[in-house]
Amino acid sequence: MSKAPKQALDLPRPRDADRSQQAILDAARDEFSEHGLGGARMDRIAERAGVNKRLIYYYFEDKDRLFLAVLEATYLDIREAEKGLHLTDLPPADAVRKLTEFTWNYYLAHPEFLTLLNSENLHRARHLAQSERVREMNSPLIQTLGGVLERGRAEGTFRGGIDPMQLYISIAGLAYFYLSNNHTLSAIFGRDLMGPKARAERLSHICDVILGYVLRE
Amino acid sequence: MSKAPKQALDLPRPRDADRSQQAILDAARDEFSEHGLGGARMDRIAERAGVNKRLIYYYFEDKDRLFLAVLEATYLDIREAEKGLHLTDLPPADAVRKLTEFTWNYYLAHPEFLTLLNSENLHRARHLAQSERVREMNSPLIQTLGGVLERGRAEGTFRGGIDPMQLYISIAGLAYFYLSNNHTLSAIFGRDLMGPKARAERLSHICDVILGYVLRE
Amino acid sequence: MSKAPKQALDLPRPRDADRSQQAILDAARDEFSEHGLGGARMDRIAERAGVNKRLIYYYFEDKDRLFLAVLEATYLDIREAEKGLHLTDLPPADAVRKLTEFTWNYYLAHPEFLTLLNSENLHRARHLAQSERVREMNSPLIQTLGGVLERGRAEGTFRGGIDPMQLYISIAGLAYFYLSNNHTLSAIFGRDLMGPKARAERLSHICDVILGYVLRE
Amino acid sequence: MSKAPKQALDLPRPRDADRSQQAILDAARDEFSEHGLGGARMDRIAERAGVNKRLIYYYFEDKDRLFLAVLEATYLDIREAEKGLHLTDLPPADAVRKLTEFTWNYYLAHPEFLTLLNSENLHRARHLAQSERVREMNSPLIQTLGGVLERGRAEGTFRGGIDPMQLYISIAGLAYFYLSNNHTLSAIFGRDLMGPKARAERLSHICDVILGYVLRE
DNA sequence: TATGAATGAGCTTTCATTCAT
DNA sequence: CATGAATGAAAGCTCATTCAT
Repeated sequence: MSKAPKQALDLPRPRDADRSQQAILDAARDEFSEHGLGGARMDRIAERAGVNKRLIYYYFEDKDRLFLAVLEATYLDIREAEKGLHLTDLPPADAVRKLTEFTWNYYLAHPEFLTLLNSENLHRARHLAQSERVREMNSPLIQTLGGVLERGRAEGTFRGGIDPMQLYISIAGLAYFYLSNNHTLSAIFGRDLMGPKARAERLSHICDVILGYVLRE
Repeated sequence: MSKAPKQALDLPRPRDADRSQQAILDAARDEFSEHGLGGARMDRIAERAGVNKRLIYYYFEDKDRLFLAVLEATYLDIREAEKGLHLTDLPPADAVRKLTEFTWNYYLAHPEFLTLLNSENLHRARHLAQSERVREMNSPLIQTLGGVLERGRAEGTFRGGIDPMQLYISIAGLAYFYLSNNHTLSAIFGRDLMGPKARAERLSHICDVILGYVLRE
Repeated sequence: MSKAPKQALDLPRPRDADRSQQAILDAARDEFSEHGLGGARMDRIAERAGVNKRLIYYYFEDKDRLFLAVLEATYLDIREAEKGLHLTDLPPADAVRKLTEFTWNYYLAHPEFLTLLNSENLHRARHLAQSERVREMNSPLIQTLGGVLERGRAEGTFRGGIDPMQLYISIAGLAYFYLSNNHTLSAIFGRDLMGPKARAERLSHICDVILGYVLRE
Repeated sequence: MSKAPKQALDLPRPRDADRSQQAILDAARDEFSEHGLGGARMDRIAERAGVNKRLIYYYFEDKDRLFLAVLEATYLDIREAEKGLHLTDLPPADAVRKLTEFTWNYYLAHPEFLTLLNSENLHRARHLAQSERVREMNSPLIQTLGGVLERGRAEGTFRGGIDPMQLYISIAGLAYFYLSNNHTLSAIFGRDLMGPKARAERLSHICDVILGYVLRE
């Protein structure tokens, strides 16, 4: 996620190869998220990364494979972040709220995640379809969330029959649409949606919607 | 649309100018929604429309203005469709359900609306920002929905304090994310999300979420 | 050469044909002189003239023939102006000075004449070569000037053996180069050459050069 | 010119980068001088230079910057040639005659210099105005010529009060107009102006005019 | 006499990619 | 591991010109 190369402190100098590769990935992520796949420029990526353009092809073969590499890295990042949630340690309602807040905050902090996904969907996920690591992107959260819902149902606070995937998609969708489409929404409603107050209101609304749905009665 | 005055009604087909302009708009809508703004090709649009490429520039100046014209037409379409809802004639809960189902079905039937919006958001709504007709795109639905919520609150079935814009965005988001991101979601979950059964389940889930939120108790 | 159509007072309305043709010629002269032959745009000419583009082709066939028509009209204008000089009525030195001042002032007042000539020369006079009216452009001034020089020589004030064409070209060149190249000269010398004082100095210098040459001793 | 450092002298040919850049410049100079800025074709320049069209953009960005590069190179050439004149070593009258003959001969040998200047003036020197090297194009000849005039005045052979810039412009103008406009002049006068005899007569005439002006009495 | 619609050819420029070292 | 030089294909756009009425 950082733009600086990772470098363990005990190693005197990192291998340049790693540094270059990471720099390219970081630059590509920025470029793709700002301009989309079609609008991204290999020249700009090279410039942003501070490496020779030829090197990109040396490491990543072509533009599409580079895009896939960026996508994979981006998914790994969010999966990594999700690991810190420890939903199983929390009471069901708290777990759902925490997941909702996490999702909102993560999307807010990583707008590139949204635009990259939009781009990939515009292309009908054809890059992801060729990924050998797609499986790793399948969030283990769905299963964890399933456990939470079951716990809530067992203790009588949650309604039954909730599909965890549907709920996960709803949590994501309530945050995603607002943030991803904020430019058109702002233009059309003539209302600022990204100020601190507006953002707090949206998060509050989302929690109300989600908890209003899962909680019994 | 046409620069020429409308023809007399007894002539069976519209003037060629109108025909050409409409053919270009239709072709451009398809092309933009399939490839995004950057990936769309003016050559292909001309071919799809069956007109000379030069004619596109004759009527629409350049690619960006053509994209804006497509966006505007697309918004007008959905606004037109919304007019048939007559939410004010329905009991509050029915009205909310009808709007939810309409939104889902409209997005399902008009996937190009989703991709066009994604493209425009990737470009930070810079086309819409220059539109002289943005105002017309502001859905009157927000006000209507406000009235419905107020009626529901007055008769005691709805909870109070609901911001109609937030609710509208939530209804849209719950449908939008599922449909717009179905390719990546399918790839990652390894599960078909667009079959008749899956679609029915999603709509049902969305209605539950939305109604679970607005209904008191 | 006015931009308004000529119109005899006793005629109730001019024929539109004349108006349109003249408007096109005027517009074309402006456009060609501003952008050169290659840089001129038929669209802009039509717009400037306030006529339909097709009409230009109706009257002038194509761009090259239009350019030739402009050239011919421009030459006719200067020949017309020269007619008012009456050099034969003046003492030789006064006649030469008057011609010199006229040339300078005419170029100053008609910068389009200079740029049109530059354009035609860039194209090796290929338009003029096809003109049926070239003969009319041959200034009768050369012969008149020959007479003046002969008179001056006979009365002993002028040196002998002066070729009137060479002298005419010199008078023109001294004014032409300064005015036609004033942009590059100003840029390079970093000095304003077109202010009232600079212009007066140049004219004075030119007269000194020319009279210093023709006058004996 | 080259972006790469100069090679060691023992290598027979310059690096390809230099060769390509020079080939492009040479080809562009020919093309621009034959067709003007607007009429020049990037395709033809590439073909003439024997390089891929894309390479022109690689080194020169766009057509306008290429034109400026050609202009700058052209000015540097004439300044370089002027350096061989050594006017300060000559008696004043000889110095003025030598400068006059040099100017005539240089314009005669480098017709592209004339057409390039005409093009740049048609565009109101907008390229030169952006040049960072304009200063280098300011001929040091003006100062040298000022010294010559002063020497001539001091020794009593030259008249006083001559502005060296005016004189320089006059020397240039007398040659420039005849050569630059020879096509239209020939067409109109129906007389060949570029044969050996005609050229000799013109040079002789110019020297008479200039010396007749500077010499006292 | 006049015009809106339409076009084929060709323009400058861009782009992902490869060559050669 | 790294890079400056080079390219074929195609993009968006322009232009003089013609069609059809």
